[in-house]
Amino acid sequence: MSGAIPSTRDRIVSAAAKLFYREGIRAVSVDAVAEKAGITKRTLYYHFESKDDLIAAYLSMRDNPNLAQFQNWFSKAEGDVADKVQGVFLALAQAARHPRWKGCGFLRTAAELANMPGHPAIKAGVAHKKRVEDWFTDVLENADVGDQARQLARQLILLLDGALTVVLLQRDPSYMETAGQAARLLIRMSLPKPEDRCLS
Amino acid sequence: MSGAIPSTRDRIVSAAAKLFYREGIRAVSVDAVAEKAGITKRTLYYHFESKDDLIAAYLSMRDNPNLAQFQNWFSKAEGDVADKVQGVFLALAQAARHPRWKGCGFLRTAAELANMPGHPAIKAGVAHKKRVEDWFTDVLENADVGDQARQLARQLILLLDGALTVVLLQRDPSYMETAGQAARLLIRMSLPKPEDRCLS
DNA sequence: TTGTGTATATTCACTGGTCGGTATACTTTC
DNA sequence: GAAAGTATACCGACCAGTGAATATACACAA
Repeated sequence: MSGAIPSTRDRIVSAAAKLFYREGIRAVSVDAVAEKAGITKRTLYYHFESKDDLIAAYLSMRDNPNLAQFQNWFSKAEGDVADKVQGVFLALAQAARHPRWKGCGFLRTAAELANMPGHPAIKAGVAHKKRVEDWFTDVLENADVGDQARQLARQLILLLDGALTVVLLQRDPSYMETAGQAARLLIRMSLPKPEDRCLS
Repeated sequence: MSGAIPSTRDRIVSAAAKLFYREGIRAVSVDAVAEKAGITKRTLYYHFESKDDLIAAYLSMRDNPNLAQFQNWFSKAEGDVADKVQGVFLALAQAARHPRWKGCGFLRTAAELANMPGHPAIKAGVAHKKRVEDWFTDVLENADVGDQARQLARQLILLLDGALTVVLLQRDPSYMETAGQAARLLIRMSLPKPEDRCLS
């Protein structure tokens, strides 16, 4: 699948993605990206105006795959909407156990570029998180949570980004599971009760 | 209060704190810190082994004040424990509206140094967050949440760090208030019901 | 088919400046 | 005089970004 040999530009972005995600934005030099992509720095600057431009391209490229991963985890989980959202957190907990996992590239970049609120990379991060929140909202609206869908989706985003951040710092993926339980509880509270179903 | 002219070392750490928090760790050079502290770089290296050492000192210095701020906000809020925890989030929402607010220095440093798990600055961050979580646990244990105190405290940490992160990215402090509502709900669910008190 | 013009893509070599860290010597304080 | 603290000047490595020349590809005319 996905034939077509990657363009030079794509190879640059994908080399940048690996290095930026692994080591951080400012820790990676343009020279390092060029070398990893197997081209010269001058060629990189032919395809991108600046390092900032490259950073933005790196995050924009992660938008769709990241969201699709969440949707995939959701669709594969069993149960009602609360269980399925919890399933996303559980899958994330597994992902976080991979030794090369380093949290969320969008959030880490926002942290590193906190001093540049208008930076295109940060705008890409905002757009991505909004798409995830909108997707959560859709999912919840289709599940009878009344008019709470948007507010609930915001709570899920808070738990999700909180978990990504906490686990990155503490290196304890069990926080991801705690977040999943909290998410399920909050959703269940807004769900119409099928008879006597209570907690747990 | 707090008389005693600050030592050279203190002035260095406090200059570093301002710059590191404002612009990020890697974006700030040792030269910049030395200049801000009004000393030469050689003097800085007399007091600190390395830049990494200085970073760790910056975060260690923030541990107590940060926790004390949370405790202060909590103690000033009215109502039961759920309301008071919510008060912390509301106060934080106000703080986040300050133009120079840049999120949580511990989390931002963890994001920037994600590739160095053993870094002393990250250890300082883990220790700080553990102290906050332990304090939450104490507060909840004193409030009859049964054996849920630790788990609830972890959920509060997730919401707190989530809010700090989301608001840093999105620049929308209302997420802090959403987190506060979620926190209050989660606590209320574990609280013994005083007769008929419901939500809201 | 061959030659040529043009836009795209790439390379090598380089710039001015900054980085973390240091060698050495001077000054202050006890 | 000894120890602690500070200053000047410097190091080699690396940084983001650039100038000028070159290579490749394809369009179109002879």
